Amino acid sequence: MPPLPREFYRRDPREVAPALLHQVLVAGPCAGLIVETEAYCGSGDPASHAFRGPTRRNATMFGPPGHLYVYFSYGMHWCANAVCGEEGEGVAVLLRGLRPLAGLEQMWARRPAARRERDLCAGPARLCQALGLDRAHDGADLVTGAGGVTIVDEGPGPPADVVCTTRVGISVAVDEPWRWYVAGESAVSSRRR
DNA sequence: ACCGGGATGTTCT
DNA sequence: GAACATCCCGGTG
Repeated sequence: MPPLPREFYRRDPREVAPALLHQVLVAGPCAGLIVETEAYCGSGDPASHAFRGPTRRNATMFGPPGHLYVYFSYGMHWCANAVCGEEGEGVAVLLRGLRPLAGLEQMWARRPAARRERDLCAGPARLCQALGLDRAHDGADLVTGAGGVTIVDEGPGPPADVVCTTRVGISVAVDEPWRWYVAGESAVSSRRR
């Protein structure tokens, strides 16, 4: 089970985000098929945490590509990104939705509020809850597996039908079409009509 | 199904 | 002191 190589991440997040669809995120016994992503484009993107430059919180974003940037949001949630581009750019892809593949029992135990299987990892904070990702995983190396999280090229191949649309939950740069998801997937966080 | 509000704490103005 | 890359629950139709 080969992890995606460093070079996979070393490019524009708007290329990486759709390319991550149907790759497999692995954390311990848990794994999920990536079905929804968003690109955050650093200093050129007012919606990005990196827009105003490096801080203690976003330090991982400005590090080398292929690492996991995990941040704390709304006082109670964790969200995870794959750092992209070149070191110092501050660009990343937010992981927004997974189709649960393995470790389902763990996921159910960590997400008692979920009602159906498709709710386990549908949403950026939900998937972190289900896989047990938090501050301890910030900076984890997705390529070497150091830190306990990887993304492996073990999915069913590129999705047949990918939708590109605007991002969710932001108040600036709302018109940029930098969100991608697999058409027909139920684990997409914000189903829109 | 759809909407509104509360929880909760870090970060930056 | 406000904003925030969210989620959950309880209301209503």
